[in-house]
Amino acid sequence: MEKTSKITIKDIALQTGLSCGTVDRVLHNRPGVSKKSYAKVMKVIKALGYEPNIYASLLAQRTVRVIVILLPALKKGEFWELAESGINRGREFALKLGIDVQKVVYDEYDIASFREACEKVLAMKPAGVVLPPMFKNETLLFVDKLRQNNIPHVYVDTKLESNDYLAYYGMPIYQSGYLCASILTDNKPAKEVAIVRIQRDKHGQSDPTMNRREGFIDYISEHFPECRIHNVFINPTQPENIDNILEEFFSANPQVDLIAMFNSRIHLVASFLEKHRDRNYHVVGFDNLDANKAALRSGLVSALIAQRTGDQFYSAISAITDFLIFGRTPANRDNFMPMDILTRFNVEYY
Amino acid sequence: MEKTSKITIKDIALQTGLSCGTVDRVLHNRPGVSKKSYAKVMKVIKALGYEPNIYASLLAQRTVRVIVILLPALKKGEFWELAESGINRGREFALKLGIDVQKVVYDEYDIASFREACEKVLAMKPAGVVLPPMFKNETLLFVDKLRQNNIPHVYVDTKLESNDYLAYYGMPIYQSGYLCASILTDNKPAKEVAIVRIQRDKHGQSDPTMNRREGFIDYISEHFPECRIHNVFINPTQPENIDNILEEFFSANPQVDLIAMFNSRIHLVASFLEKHRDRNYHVVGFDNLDANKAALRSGLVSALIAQRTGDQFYSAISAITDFLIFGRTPANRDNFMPMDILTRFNVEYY
DNA sequence: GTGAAAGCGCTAACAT
DNA sequence: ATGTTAGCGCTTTCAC
Repeated sequence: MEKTSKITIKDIALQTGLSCGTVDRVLHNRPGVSKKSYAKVMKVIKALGYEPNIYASLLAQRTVRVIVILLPALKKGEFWELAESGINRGREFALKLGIDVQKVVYDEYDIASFREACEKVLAMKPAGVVLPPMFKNETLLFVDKLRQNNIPHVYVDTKLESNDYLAYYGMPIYQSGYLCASILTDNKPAKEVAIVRIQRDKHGQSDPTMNRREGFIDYISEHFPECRIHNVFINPTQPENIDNILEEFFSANPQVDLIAMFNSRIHLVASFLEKHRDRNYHVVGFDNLDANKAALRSGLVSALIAQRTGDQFYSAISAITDFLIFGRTPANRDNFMPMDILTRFNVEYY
Repeated sequence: MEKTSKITIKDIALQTGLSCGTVDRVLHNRPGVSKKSYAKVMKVIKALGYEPNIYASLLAQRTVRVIVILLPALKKGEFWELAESGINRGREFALKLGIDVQKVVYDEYDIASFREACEKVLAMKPAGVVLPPMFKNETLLFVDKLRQNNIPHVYVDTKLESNDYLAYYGMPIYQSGYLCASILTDNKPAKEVAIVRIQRDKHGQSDPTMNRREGFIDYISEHFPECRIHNVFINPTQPENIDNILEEFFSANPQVDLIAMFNSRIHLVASFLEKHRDRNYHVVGFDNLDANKAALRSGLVSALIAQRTGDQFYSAISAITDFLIFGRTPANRDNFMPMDILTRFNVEYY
């Protein structure tokens, strides 16, 4: 409980024979300072090891800034809902530091709605933006505008190589597929594997599952070159057909006992699995959606690989507030979150 | 970048007809306020949705408080070293809020050194204390003194049922043993298992491995009632003997192919395993020490269960700063951290 | 270009 | 028990 005794602007003003106002101008690179004064102030700042007091600064400024989270609409039970907790935690944290956090959402299947959302964000003149880059080209255009306005942005989930982002928080996608394969095969001879995939037309959307699939296939061909990999396509918009498709495929291929899925919808195969518990399928999926966890608990799914989606957003928000308030860029630009392996036995504590 | 228009203490003073000083007193539960005034102020605070401005508060206080972390000396390559990163992150965070974080260490095998450390901590008049309760009775005495001085404390790693702690951050110990068994047996018939244990005399130390062992044994007897569990004792202070002891045991029990260890020292059996790669032991241990991760990478150990030790400390520090600055008690008193399953394939991203 | 001074919202010491 | 007031260190007019 000791008093602090730090160097202040006043000290610098006295030492340089200038006034607080001028020192402040120098500190913030504001115009209207002679070269002479500028140099003098800088010298004394260095000499005295002056550190500005952010509290005093923030108090005097009394402006409220906003960080925008630009992401697909959060639908109940679907992937992006996992972001919510992290966003809320981030908002709570940021609010205490005088920064607001607001969501702007769009339809992840509708590029026009994305463009609209981008406009909306720019109009808000945010102090920073957090976003998963869903539409690659559109996103590049958008972040370029952000750059022009000196608005930092942080990627979550996936990243683009735009080279002007403040930070990235996500899972190592390729490796996650590799890990998935290792868990699925359990390092024991694998003969035939089915990858269940989603049928959807993509309009230039970045597809994280592609990299993941690569990692998966690489593991399999490295470890079980003779293993055959099947692809089964289902359509989530026609749930009533899923079981039929699966029935058909698996009765035609009774040797297949390993199943993997690279998006967050492994729960879609749960009802099929339920009907064929006797076949002892070994199943691995991704992401801790409630429906997926239920399938895990009931033993239909062996393992889930989760990626702390909430934490990604929370970290992203923290990174921006840190940058805005303390002027600190994150220690690492690319931050790979852990891949969490969930089984029946640790899922309750996740 | 809009101006803030928030409710201030002054507003409350006006509304209540009292002065800023009194409002401040109420806000901080300082003595010298009549019940009437107190109630009036509280009512208006609620009504107006007043939120204190931490910047103004911190600026005006200009005192530096300290949170003490009381823990065993961090030895290179040993368990407590894992706490370091979290402590450092916590310190960095807390410093920005004007709170310092300092470590006080003791010898975890020497109760006298613990007592000494406790005295030292009390002499520092800390604003809060974070500690793993290594010596049960001594710790209870210590936290009682803290309570008398209104110093909040947070448990990490293990907790005591002292009922006066602010929060606890740790792993669910029993479940971790259960999980360990499930990974080790991989749900396949288990015949004989060896638990490698550490020989040391305990002076009333709380033993987290005991609960963990219980969970392990419960899983085994639930799933493989006929499975035999062996105990092998090694002594880390005599590393030269470890290999001999293991050689002796495993040649006498050649049927044993599953090995588990409940403390952080699975790396001690690595050299033995290296010599007998042909026997394909299936080995599961705890904690992500560098030496353990090396054993994992080289395939000697199949899996490690890790507990985010750093995060436990970081969370603990955050909880205390939150309490001190924002007056907020944590949402949950007992916080169980995830149990992370590490394999060769996800360890690089941990 | 530069200085003076009035706050920002809160705390704490001193009055009453 | 309550009010008054002088700061905390910085920003931001406004004047010169």
